[in-house]
Amino acid sequence: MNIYDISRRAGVSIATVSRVLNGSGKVSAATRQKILAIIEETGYTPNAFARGLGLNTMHTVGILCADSSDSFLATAIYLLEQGLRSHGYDSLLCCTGYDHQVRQKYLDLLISKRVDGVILVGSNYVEAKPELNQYILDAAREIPVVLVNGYLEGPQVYCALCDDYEALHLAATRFLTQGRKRLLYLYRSLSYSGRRKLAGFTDACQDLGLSQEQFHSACCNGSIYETRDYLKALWEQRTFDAILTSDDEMAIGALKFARAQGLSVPKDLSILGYNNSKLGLCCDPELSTIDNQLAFSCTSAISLLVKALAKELVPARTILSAQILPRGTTDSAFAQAGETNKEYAKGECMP
Amino acid sequence: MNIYDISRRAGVSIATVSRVLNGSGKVSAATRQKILAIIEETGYTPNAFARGLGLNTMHTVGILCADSSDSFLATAIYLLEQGLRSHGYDSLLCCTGYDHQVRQKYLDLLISKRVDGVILVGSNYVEAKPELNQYILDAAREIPVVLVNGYLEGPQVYCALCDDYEALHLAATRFLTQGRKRLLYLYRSLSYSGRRKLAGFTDACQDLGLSQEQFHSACCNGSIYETRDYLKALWEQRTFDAILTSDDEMAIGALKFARAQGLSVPKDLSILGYNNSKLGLCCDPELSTIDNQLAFSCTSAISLLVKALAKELVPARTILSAQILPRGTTDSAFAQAGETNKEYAKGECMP
DNA sequence: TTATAAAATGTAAGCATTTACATTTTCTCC
DNA sequence: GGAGAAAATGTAAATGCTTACATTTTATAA
Repeated sequence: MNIYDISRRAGVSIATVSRVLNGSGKVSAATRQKILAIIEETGYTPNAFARGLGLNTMHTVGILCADSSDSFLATAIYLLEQGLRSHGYDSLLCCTGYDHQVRQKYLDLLISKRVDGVILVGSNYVEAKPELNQYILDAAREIPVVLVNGYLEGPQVYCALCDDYEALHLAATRFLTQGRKRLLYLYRSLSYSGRRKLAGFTDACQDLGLSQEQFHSACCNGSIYETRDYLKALWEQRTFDAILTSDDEMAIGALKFARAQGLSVPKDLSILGYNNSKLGLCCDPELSTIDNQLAFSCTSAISLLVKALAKELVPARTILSAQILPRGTTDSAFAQAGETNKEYAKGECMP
Repeated sequence: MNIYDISRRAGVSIATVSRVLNGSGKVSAATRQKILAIIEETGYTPNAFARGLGLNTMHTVGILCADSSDSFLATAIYLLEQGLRSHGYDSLLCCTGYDHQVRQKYLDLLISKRVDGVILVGSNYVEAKPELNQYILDAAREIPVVLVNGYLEGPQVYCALCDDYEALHLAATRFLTQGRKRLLYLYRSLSYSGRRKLAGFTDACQDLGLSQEQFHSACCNGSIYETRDYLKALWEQRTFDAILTSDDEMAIGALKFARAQGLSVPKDLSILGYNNSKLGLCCDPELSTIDNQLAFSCTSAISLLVKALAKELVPARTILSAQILPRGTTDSAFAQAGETNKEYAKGECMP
């Protein structure tokens, strides 16, 4: 059943059927009704491949993420899928893991599938070494590329992210001004965003004149339990009264460590996560965290991409301010300490 | 840049280029090298739409789920995406929510996009009323449909699921034989799988001759906090010493209720979740749960679909046995009580 | 050598649309 | 009633591949 069958039954040409199908050009009401009725009756659906060939698009966007089962990324994917669909785009999902080769390969693969654009979700897509990001710039020569939680400059590269530096700086400062003496920052990797967070933390400590004894940062690349065990080992060398982490999962590991160690949270040990993922609501006490405005970032990302695809002029970046979200793993002094950021959007464009 | 350009540069016909591209037919080593070199040099990629048009496939599978941010579904999507990719299929993701109309609409939409097959993830896709499942059977007339955690019989409909009846029956029986007196089963909806779980629970209680006072089931369709509040209200009418739930999120709600109520878990109140999702590892004590073998179901689903697409004969269903996974929210008597199912696969086919 | 088979390559017909352009029909107004 | 414009419809080319079938080249063996 194709457009010729429909046109034959309706006694018109395929051009007329196509016009009805696409709502383009002029068609008399009578013919339109007739054709619509036949389409309805026969259950005809236009062939998407032929259409794609003619129009050079199937209204599909590629979404790349490391691991869609990660709570934070899963939420992002949901938001992106819903948003894109509301603009008429389907989402081709691609889980790349954290290996650089694989990411590159899958990005190429998506482009060869003729997606209209791609969204890379997660800070891991941008590496510290510029030459390792060339693959993104190469992709952006073909189609628009949007980074959610990543930062990279280049033609047809768009970014939607929150200011991680500011977030960690603010959080560390607040801990220190509210009486915590020995801070630990636990991170997973030194992607662009990872380095910004670390710098925010370090600068805050140094700005307040802390000695090297009073703050420490460490890379711990593992699960909840590995984080817990890592901390147990670390604790024998040096102790802390507040732990900041680069994601919620590590923070929950820290919480488990505190429990195992018999430390009271938040009294003996304050814990602050990052990402405001669902996991943080499951633990007890509930996890204080930094909300990096994922929903806003996703909305922005979609908005940037859709406009770019429509050849509209768009700003290259949306940069949002993170919000500290005090819950049960920080004490009330921390919660009440005041300078909340009044505005979400600090960057070049609002969603 | 298309296949004609390549053929011209190589001084051969497009058929030869196509043969090199597809590894089909006979091509001399020399010509192959030459063409490959030119493809490499020019960075040519075959147009996927044209290819799709000729072959009538783009090696894409649709994945439908209610909400990809749900921890359990997110894991399923990850497993499916990875598995499908290893078989050369891309995944078109579609989050339908729980509305029947929307599910139907999106399923049609995927089919009109000419996916090779679809996988429906989650028990919510199969309704209690048979006529409401017609949309799945209609879809299955076009392409193979695989249900993960759903059960439906029909041509070209395949299922990969665990025996929910058995799981709840086993769990309730174990609670009762290990000293719990008043059971509550909390569920979200009465999909096919929902009804099977409920029946397993009810039958177990009745098989052991419990009176109506000693067990109770209730539908509570909400988040962690809504579950907690629902239980608080229910508690004023009747109390329990064990709660079973139809997913982990509700169980965590129950845990929060216990905490708020000052009940000791598992001493005063045992809690058993369902799905073995990541959330259960975040809480304290860690959630005892029923592992419904998601990874196996996904592997099976992919295997069934891939074989069906290759026109191989495949069994209609894989049915697995769930495993009770005792952790911190059930007591040691429950954990040790014995009859573990020795075999995973009880059904018609192993993954 | 030369008939024969096998290998390599080429030709052209699909595949199902969209759309620029051409043609026909209808309408308007003098 | 007829010129001219506007509306409706049709024709055919273009999109970029795959592949059955035809043709040419090369290898094999008598």
